Amino acid sequence: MRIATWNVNSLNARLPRVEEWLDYARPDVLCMQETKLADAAFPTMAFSALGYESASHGDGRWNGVAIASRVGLDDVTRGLGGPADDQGARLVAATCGGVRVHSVYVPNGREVASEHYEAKLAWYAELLAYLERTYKPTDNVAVCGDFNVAPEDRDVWDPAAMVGSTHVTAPERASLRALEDWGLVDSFRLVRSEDQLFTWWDYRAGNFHKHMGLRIDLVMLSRPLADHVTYALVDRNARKGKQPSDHAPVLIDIDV
DNA sequence: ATGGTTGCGAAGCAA
Repeated sequence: MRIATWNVNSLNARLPRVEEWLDYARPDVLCMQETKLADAAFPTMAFSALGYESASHGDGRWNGVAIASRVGLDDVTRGLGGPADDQGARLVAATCGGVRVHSVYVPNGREVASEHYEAKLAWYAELLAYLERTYKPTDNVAVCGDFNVAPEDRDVWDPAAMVGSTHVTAPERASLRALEDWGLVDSFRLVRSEDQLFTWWDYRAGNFHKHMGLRIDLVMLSRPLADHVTYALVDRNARKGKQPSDHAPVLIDIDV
């Protein structure tokens, strides 16, 4: 199975790029974030024309997540089922090719110690509780998306410049580690150990070309899936050219 | 350098 995740930063603005990317990367499953579309506006036909079923969870202007699959898409659920769902449409799940797939868009947090930062940590806590009550770590579970946390300093363009900023604080990294302690694996790192492999670059100031970015988009896999990862890639080409998202897609191959 | 850019929607907010 080839599974991918991509924060598209408006599916309406990005649909041509997404169609082009599906055409050549041919993932079995693509998780998208920041679709910024209500479910009624989701371009279902554009995906079906390429052979993909799709599921969307969005309420319009901000946030919004979706899954496209060409290996089946069943038993769609939306949200965490708790108070953190007040923070917007940030999770959609479906069963695709024998894997329980989740597309997640973790809150940004804005400023450390702000109410938004505290809400981000609460969202993580509810995600963990959701996993604990819904699955066993031995199930085929994939949680893919924009986690808005760089797991380690090697995932940051300049760790010294980022000290005290969101995305790298100890509580945020501990939230991610708690998911790992439950049983999810940052699959990219199973096959890519190099420093400075980023998935997001600020639009401003030419940060992409200056290699000033963060690795915050992850494919987290339960152990039964992680044990069969064969390949991983950040497709930087998708961050280039005309009207790119500020995120690049991450692609993982699993021999299942 | 408290800058810079993009998307949405039509001014300012979020990222």
